[in-house]
Amino acid sequence: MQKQLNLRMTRQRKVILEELRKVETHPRADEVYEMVRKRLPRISLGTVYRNLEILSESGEIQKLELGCSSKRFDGIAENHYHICCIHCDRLIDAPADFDVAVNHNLKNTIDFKIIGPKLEFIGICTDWLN
Amino acid sequence: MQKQLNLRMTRQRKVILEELRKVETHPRADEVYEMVRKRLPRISLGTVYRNLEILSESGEIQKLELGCSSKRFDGIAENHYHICCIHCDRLIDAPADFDVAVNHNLKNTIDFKIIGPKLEFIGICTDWLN
DNA sequence: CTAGCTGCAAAATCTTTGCAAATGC
DNA sequence: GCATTTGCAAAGATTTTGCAGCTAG
Repeated sequence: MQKQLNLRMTRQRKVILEELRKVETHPRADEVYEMVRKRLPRISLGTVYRNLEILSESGEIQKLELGCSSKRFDGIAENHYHICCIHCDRLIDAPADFDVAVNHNLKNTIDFKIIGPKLEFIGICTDWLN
Repeated sequence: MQKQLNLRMTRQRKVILEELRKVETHPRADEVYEMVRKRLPRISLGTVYRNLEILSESGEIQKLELGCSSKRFDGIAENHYHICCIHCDRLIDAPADFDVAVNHNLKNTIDFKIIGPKLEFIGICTDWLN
């Protein structure tokens, strides 16, 4: 994982960013590759991986490492909650009014400096409810 | 992923379960393999993978699919919180008094039946604080 | 006895990396 | 101009699977 000093906005990086921000599906790296390939047929999967890594390190996008499924990417860098369907593995953004209060009673019984909770909601989407 | 009708307690399965319950480190599949191999040198990694899958499906153990690191396994099947160090990737059980209140205001604005929150704490362990 | 399980090895997936050529700034 | 980035291809890492023989119940 190389340290990025000067981010150069290459065509590939720009298209990856644009395509990712177009969708709300939180695609995996290989899905981003397929999306981008329609506009840049000669792009390589390696380039997609490298750029997704670099873009999330630089805070442009979010790398979602939730348990529900394999690694996914979100064009929205701001922190927000996600809901994952246990059946179809679809991951959606929780609406803004979906509020959560987490109160963890921090006792000093453990050798950890707690930074914060990492929260994801598990659910079943309507496709599977009927 | 085959459906398990009659679980047979083989030597391999028994040792995997015993070794997993001996430790609190939440080992990955390959680490379980190394642990078990000391007692059953001829066991194969495939068997370890298959058994960890089967044991977690049958509720004997817990498969931890937390974002912090790759897939890990917990000999304690009961639900409890975990804390993950962002630096060393160590995963520890949260103490019992580590209480959490999650109140999600369930509005019917989304097409999901919410089963529950999935929560993990992110922190820095003391090894990295000094 | 026999369905379920094992070891082995090969395959499948997913991600990273080395390198020479290309390119953004 | 030149450091960064790219495409390609190969390697690495992780997990799954087919199969013939073995074994718990």
